[in-house]
Amino acid sequence: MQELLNASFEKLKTKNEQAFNEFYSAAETGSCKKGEVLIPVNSICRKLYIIESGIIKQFRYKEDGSEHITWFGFEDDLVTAYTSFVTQKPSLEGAEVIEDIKYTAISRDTCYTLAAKYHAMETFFREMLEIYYITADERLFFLQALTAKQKYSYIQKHHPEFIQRLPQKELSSFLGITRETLSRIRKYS
Amino acid sequence: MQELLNASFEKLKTKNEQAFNEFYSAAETGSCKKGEVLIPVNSICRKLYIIESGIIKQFRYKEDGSEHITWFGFEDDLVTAYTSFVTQKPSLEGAEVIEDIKYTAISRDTCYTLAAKYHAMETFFREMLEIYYITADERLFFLQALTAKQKYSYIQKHHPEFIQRLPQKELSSFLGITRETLSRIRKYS
DNA sequence: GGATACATGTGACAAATGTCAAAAACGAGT
DNA sequence: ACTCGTTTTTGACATTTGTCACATGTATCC
Repeated sequence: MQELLNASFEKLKTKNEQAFNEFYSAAETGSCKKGEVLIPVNSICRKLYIIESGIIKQFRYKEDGSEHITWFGFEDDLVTAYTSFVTQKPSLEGAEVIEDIKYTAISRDTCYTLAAKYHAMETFFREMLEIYYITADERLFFLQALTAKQKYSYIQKHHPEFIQRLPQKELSSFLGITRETLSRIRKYS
Repeated sequence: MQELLNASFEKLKTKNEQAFNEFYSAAETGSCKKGEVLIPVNSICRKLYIIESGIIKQFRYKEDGSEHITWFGFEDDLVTAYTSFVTQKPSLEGAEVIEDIKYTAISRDTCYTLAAKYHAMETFFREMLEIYYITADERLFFLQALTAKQKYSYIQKHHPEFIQRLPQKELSSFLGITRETLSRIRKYS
């Protein structure tokens, strides 16, 4: 995700430095330790996070109370509970730290205010959403069209960092399979 | 999807009627019969379609050559192979008519030109994408978190028109299950 | 550096869903 | 209203993946 997004950031800076500066001066930084909750489930999400270092997981609860992971955020990734961020309804999705993170955060208000004020900023957000959408679309394909083994191969090929840096417990939840199944797939590949 | 999108259209018209008019005067209309291909797989998608009447399916091919449906387009829905529309790479996704359609189409060039020219139009596209994203997000939840039966119940509740208006063959592909399984689920519910 | 908690691996078995083949039902076109 | 082609239903069986229980391995914190 990063490269495309960085390109959009660069473009914003070039097209309207004023907007870019306002965006960054409105940002605050922070950090969270492993296991801490960045975005609670059922809360209204009012921030957009840029992960500077570390890893977070985004997840939901199934009907039976178990969790399933929807995406991971690594360095330079943008993270928010987008649906809640947009609708301002309580989020079904939460975010929790897997590996200590440092982040930069910008409030939703600032985002929307700047988007209304600067055309270039609106363009930036549209491009950001395009990237978000493409990511979700890729994931849809991956979940719907592949078997457990194929999913693992797909991740090996397209997101090797997931395999290198994530605990199997989290990875299996993301793949939509059990830990045992993942363990068995790994044994033979 | 329609209601939210119509609200965005209204807003556009109010905020900048000139932009709204340019958008509509650049649009062309057309129609397609059942079985015809609106967006071929592997083509570069350069149009945004608004379905005026009828139904289309959007689909991909799995590795084994079978198809899986990613979404349906009904009256007032916007349809495009978004990933290809954005990246201008050949589309993995295609669109085919399930029930004769009438559509309005706008070229990608016009969309991006108007978005660059009018801030209000850029806002409209951002909002459109937000809706697209939320739809994809809902689908992700639905595919990852639910069993075959739960998926069917979910659709009964949230998209009853899918059950009323779509052949089971297409619906099962959308649900990510076989026709046989769908037929059995229906038998007991 | 040992105790304790947490993560991963393995086996036996169960459940859900898929596959294949055939029959029944439905529908469009004449 | 009949025919041909498509869609849906049904049954028997295969496969994939999940569940549960427990063993093994690894990390963390005093």
